[in-house]
Amino acid sequence: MSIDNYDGGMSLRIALLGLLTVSGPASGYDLTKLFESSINNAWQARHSQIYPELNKMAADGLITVEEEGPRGRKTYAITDEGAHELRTWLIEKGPTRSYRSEGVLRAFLLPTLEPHEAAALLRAEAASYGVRLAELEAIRAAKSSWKEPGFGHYALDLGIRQTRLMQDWAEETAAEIEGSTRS
Amino acid sequence: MSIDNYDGGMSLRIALLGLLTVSGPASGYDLTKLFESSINNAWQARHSQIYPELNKMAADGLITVEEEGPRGRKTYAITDEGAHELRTWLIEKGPTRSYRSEGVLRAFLLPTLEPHEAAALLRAEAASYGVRLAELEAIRAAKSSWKEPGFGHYALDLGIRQTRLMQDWAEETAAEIEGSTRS
DNA sequence: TGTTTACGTGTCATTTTTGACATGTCAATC
DNA sequence: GATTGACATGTCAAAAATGACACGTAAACA
Repeated sequence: MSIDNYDGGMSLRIALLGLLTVSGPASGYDLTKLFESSINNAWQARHSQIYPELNKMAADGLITVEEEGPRGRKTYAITDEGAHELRTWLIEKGPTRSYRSEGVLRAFLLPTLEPHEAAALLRAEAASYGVRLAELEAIRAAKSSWKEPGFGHYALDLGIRQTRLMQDWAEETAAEIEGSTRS
Repeated sequence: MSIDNYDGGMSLRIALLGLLTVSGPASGYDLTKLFESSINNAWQARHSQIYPELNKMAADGLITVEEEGPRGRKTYAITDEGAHELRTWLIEKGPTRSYRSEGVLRAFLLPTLEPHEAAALLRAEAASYGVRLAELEAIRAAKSSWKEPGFGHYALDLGIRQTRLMQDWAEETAAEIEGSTRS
């Protein structure tokens, strides 16, 4: 049930196992916040998806309720089986990477507009990526206090690169469109 | 029902309207193939999602069955209302761009492995992005025969940039990990 | 003529994701 | 002492997406 069948899905489960590995034991509430402040860049999940998943994972033996706290708080810890599951997924999963980007979809649809409209949209897009980029760089500057030092570093670096790429692309494409229009 | 509420969702509908705009009238079958060969880079949809959506869109007046052909084939054409919907979405939708990337998720989880394992994985990843990059560049070289010349050009360019970025990132990160391990 | 392949449309069960609703506790501030 | 806000967990309906099943037609080729 858990050892095979790694195609499609599983991502939420794996992400949670990863967070538990690096942050140590945590509650659903903690994990929801952690999700938002770290991995959110690449994957989103609300508490309404996280809580049921944690219960299923506990039922499957991948995590355990290590401690029950004040407000019905349940602190989960990863089990050996859970750690093994994460490891296996990382190492054995094939090269298919699910990917969805509304930004790229928009890029695709842009030529359905008038050139001047498309260019204006791209300028706005570039500005918005600029803001995002500043935020990410602020996070990088403030980085600290992870159980495993430097954790999230690689992903953050990748996120910054990707955001910068989008900004550059939007700017350059706007310029290209404006240039070919003016002729 | 159709003019407001552009938050979350809608993407499939918009993508189909875009494809109908640039390719001219097409059947569900055509659109499925078109999806795979163009926009697939940024968004995926199977025929089992596309066919029902086309029926709903026709019911909403965004597209019409322009012609019925041989094998029960239904050729759809975009209506003025549909064109307006696409345009409005592109211009008025806020800056929230849904984004999901299993590749970045993996990047995040990488530090849970031993350095040498992570590095090896990254090398494999880089190689796989190299293959993908070659494919995309072959497509760019072969580009032709769109109703609107240059259509898909911007998105393809963006796709190539992103793939190259992933390749570079994987390679550089592998080198970084190997470097800091050796000390 | 027979068989395979591409064409072509659909449904259905299941999983994943979203957004709203629901409920209650503990700590700090006023 | 009362109110507010962060803490904390859940459920549920609906939408989006996946993968399998199901059916049938036209054309190519052997």
